[in-house]
Amino acid sequence: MTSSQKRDFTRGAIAKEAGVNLETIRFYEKIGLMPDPPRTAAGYRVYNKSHLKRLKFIRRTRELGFTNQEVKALLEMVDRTYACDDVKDLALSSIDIIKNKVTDLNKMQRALTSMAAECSGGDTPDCAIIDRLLGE
Amino acid sequence: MTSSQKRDFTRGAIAKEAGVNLETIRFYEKIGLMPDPPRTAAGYRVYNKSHLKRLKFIRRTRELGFTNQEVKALLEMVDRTYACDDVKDLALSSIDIIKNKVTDLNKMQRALTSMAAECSGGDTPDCAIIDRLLGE
DNA sequence: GCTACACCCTGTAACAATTACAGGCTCAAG
DNA sequence: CTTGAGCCTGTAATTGTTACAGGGTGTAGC
Repeated sequence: MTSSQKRDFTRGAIAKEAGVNLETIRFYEKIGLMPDPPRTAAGYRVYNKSHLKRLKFIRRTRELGFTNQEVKALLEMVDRTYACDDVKDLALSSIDIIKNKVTDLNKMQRALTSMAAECSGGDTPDCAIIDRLLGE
Repeated sequence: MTSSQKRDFTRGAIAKEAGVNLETIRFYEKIGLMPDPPRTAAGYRVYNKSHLKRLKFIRRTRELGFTNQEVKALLEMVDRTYACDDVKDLALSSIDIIKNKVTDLNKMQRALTSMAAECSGGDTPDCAIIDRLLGE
């Protein structure tokens, strides 16, 4: 029961756990999305659970269509690089972007649901699909 | 009142209208996301409203974090390249991906909303932000 | 101690997606 | 009939990610 029960990760382990490619981590380190982690005497990177959370956040945020610059801005908010007023501005404008994304995703989901239903009989669907996928 | 009231676009016009870069259209043509459009005698590309819808769809779907390959698959569904069973499979698996994206976006929105609220007084927020942005 | 194998290190190249640029043609306005 | 904006092409540069080559490390089994 050592007090330093930090549950550390190697680069390979954290990559697997977070669901990102091994090399991507090194790239994120280079562009400043991930911090330079501590190293072992031999030079091996050592990560902890907080690194893991950050990495998962980056991966999922990227999958939502945010650019690395946008992810960086969000993380700087987390890292308290910004003044509070700037945090508020970024938060509010991000919310607008998010709402639009959710709207589009809901449209797609409805369209895909009805398409799947129409296909259920093995029948050929005949609908104006693009209109329904994201609407007019 | 000509019957060929098609409201055509040049490449520059459709790019502006769809909100994509001028050059991106040529790239989408090359990789097969956009069709080779008809040309004028001088070789100028001529687009119509249906091209515009397709281009907007691509842009918005990309912004939702789908790759070009995924967009292509969705468009092939639209273009009826697939058999009905395959359409159904792709539709259903896409729905799963969409649901996850919406879940994550909702988490982000809630977190950002409370952050903005906490910042309202010009006060410094002190919260475990990353946990709240996408949750555990 | 050695040997083997998996995993880490670095730098660099390749790939995907997008954008920029150079050199030339076209179209319309004046 | 010239001048500028906008189109054409091919190619290079950017960004984001992944792959690879050449070498060091760590440990399990002999």
